[in-house]
Amino acid sequence: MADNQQQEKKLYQQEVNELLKRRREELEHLKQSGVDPYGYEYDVTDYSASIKNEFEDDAPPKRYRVAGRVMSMRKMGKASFMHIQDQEGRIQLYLRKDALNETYDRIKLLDIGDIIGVEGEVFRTKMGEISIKAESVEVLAKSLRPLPVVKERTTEDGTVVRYDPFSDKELRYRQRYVDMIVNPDVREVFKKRAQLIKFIRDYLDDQGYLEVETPALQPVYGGAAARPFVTHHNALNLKLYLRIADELYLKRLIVGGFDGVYEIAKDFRNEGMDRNHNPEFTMLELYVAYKDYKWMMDFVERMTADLVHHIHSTFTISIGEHTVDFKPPWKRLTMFDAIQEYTGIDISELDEAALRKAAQELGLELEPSAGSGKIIDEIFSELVEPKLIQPTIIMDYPVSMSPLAKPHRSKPGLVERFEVIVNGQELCNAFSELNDPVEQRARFEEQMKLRERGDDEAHVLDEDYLRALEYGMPPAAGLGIGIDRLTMVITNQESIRDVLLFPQMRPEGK
RNA sequence: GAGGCUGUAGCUCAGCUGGUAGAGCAUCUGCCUUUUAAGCAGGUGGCCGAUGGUUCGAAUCCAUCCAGCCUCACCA
Repeated sequence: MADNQQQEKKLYQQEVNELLKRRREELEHLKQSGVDPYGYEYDVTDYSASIKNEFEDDAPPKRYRVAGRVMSMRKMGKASFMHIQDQEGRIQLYLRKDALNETYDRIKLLDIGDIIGVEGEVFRTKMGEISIKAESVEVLAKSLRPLPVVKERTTEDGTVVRYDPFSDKELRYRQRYVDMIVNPDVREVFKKRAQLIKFIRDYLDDQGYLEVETPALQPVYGGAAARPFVTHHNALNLKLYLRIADELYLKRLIVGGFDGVYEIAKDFRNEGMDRNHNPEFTMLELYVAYKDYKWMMDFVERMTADLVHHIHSTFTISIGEHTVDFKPPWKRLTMFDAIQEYTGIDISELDEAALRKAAQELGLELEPSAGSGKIIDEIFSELVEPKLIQPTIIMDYPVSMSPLAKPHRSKPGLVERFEVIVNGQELCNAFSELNDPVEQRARFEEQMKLRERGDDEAHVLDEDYLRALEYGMPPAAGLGIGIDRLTMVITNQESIRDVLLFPQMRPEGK
């Protein structure tokens, strides 16, 4: 009921708004003058930037057919200029009454935001701008809503100044389509994101790894410490969870005989949202049989460096205020050595009580329930991680933080796990996979105890996964890379929302 | 979850210690056949996020709510 009232109110306001009303009237005028304001097709043969690139002042003028959105208009009586925007950028149109005749009168009914198709010869204006002299103009889509008008001026040194940019973040995310029209840089980020994913896919395919798809709806969720989304399947009358990770399914495939598998897929975690977290996000996971985490370090270092070079043609890129060099080899430190280097304290021989004391002396506040693994993690992420700007491999983590990783072959209490830290943030997580089913069961049971004590992010015991391990899984190295965060690093964006086309928002309800 | 900031015309923003709203761009009407943040002249346009309260009087003060941003906490 209240919704209906709001709807009516909204419709009423819409009708009252003179800008919307006027455009609807123009739409009618167009129809009455015999023009279909929503065309069926247009044979686009040329694009703005290409036309400008191949223009030669002395050559005979060439004809082009372009289509795009009207972004600016300067009407001057019997002649007009406008810019249209296509996928490559903008190009100026020159429209004359004597060339277009009655079509020219219909230009009065065009607005910024309309999509048109234009054919004509290219020339350079007195002011020096390469432009198309329109010989025909077709309306392909009439725009009924006023677009934010962003005027641009190119200064003498070639920089583009933009006036009144469409900058309200909320509106930009909610109406990404408008954002993309008006802020062309946005499209560049998503092109780079696509290039990045394609590069990784090609890279892994070339190494002979198989891309697979595993269930997003899972009766038992696992592979990470997180709370899941819950849903229900009617036909099976079954509670299902949206996956929080692919890990346990991909390792079943290693058991099944694929020696290298990967998946690029959405994971879902029912947790808070901030500049680094969206409830759904894209994860790459890769598992390679007969390899260990040392091998994986070399692999991820090479792949990431090649990726950066592929996108930027250099290993050195700007991230925020920093310049980051991805050229291998990267610095490698054990977690204990990293803590010693950045805090001056050697924690390798400390027991839980001593660790707690050390952490408190470093100014950290700890939950009384925190065990030694948690304390170490706390020291690291508070005091070390933010200082690691250049790509750094941190290895050998406490076992309690990593229930799916294999025990370290020579350091008791640790596992063979590493993370890559860039710009103070985790970029990937990898380890030698635990393939001992007896120990895996014990680790799961530890997690279940945590769960009973109220840790609702502890791992859930997966009986079928244990059964798979009991058949025997070869030693394997596994890797997880958050594609969104990788994109943030590569495109120099500070919020995950800027690398997601449609980030999660609360409903508008206006 | 805690604190801070923000919400005024389609867009970007002004509105001091309360007296029922203003600019630029967009839009409308004229004039203008190489303009470019086109120009000149004149207009239209607002339930000041929502709901209550204080007051003779609220965009302005107070409370609650909604939405967004930032910081912290939680979290990979």
